[in-house]
Amino acid sequence: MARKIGSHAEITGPRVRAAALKMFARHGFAAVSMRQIAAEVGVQAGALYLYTPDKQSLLFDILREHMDHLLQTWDNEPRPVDPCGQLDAFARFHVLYHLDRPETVFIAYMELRSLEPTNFAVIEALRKRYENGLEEILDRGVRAGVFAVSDTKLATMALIAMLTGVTNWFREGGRLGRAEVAATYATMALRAVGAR
Amino acid sequence: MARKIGSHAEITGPRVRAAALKMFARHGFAAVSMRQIAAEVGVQAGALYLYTPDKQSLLFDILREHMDHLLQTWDNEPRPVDPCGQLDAFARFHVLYHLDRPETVFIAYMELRSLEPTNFAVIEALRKRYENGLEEILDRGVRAGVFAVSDTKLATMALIAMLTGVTNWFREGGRLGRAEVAATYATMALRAVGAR
DNA sequence: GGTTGAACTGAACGCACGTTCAGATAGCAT
DNA sequence: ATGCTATCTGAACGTGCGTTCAGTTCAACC
Repeated sequence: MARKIGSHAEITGPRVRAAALKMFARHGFAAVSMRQIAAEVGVQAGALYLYTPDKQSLLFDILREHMDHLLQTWDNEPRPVDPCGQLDAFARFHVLYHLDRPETVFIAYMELRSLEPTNFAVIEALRKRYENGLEEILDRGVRAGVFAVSDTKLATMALIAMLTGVTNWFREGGRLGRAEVAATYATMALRAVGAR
Repeated sequence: MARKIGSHAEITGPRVRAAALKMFARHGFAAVSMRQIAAEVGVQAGALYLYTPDKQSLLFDILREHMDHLLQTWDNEPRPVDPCGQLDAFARFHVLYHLDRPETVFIAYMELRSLEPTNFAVIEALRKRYENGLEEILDRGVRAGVFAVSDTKLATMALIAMLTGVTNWFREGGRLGRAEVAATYATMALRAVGAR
């Protein structure tokens, strides 16, 4: 046996990445084997190496594409002029974006330590860029006198952690809706920095 | 060769647990081998099994003892009467307690999925008990009219995530001190729930 | 000072890992 | 119909895994 009917690189390639994403999120990078990923795709382990040079690249590519897309999407988001509007927009964007791809987000926050140092540095830099976006909003708000924050770096980390945490508990079809949740988080974020 | 001079179970046992804690936190449960833990202790892999029935128990015992101690310490904490004081106390306690044992906390939030279902249920129940403590504070505050929170379950998860996130960035000897950080987080928590 | 038993070694068990590769197959171009 | 090549299989490589255990060593006790 070899090539299956209707199988093509354009189909199998994305399926490999999707399977890796799903299983890394569920069990963790180190706990998932190439054979398990291959089984999820419906292929033998050796075939994976037509689509990735190695297991590490599978993780790195997921994270890099995630961070690139996150940054690009946020950059394209309409930005209000006032700091309160900006923080509100950031909070809603962050929550909704993360609710849309819980698996990717989960990996991005859990498997950074599974990256080799070089790869880690790349992802860490992208994450820092994203966090800086929030920090600048807080800085402007403090300068404008509408936010009361003693340390914007601390506040940035606190807000990011709070907002990202939504993926830990939110379940589609539960008691609360997405928009409702995003709005509530935005309110808490604005209050947390003493917005007025 | 066999027994080393001055080596005893009372010494090696704790050292095994400490090494497991350290390495699980640094590399993740699945990525750490029994041989690596043994090397950290300065012993052969087989000797570990005098102190733990298996690798899974090593993780479970760390998490169970952590949760037990967390709950017990919080229960013994002096509790103010008013909701604002209670939330302030909870936030400070949570931050400082977590800053004291970053490795344990890291494992507790990262390696839950490495637990077998039975063990997971035990730890999850303990965590739920801890979160309920915060939720009750919020409930009382809402009933007393001093907190403005639309959903106390959501707010509980948001606050826990925000406070726990301190371990992601705080470094001893850095720009900010422990007490300062705890106080700032407490302020943000109180503001986030609209305390007045 | 001989005996005992706790503490530990070192080798081995079967298994799974990431990765490679020669060979087989199937769809496409001719 | 035939040949070509992208796609995939299946077996193999060396390595390391969690765990077991017979045997060794040393401290403590009589």
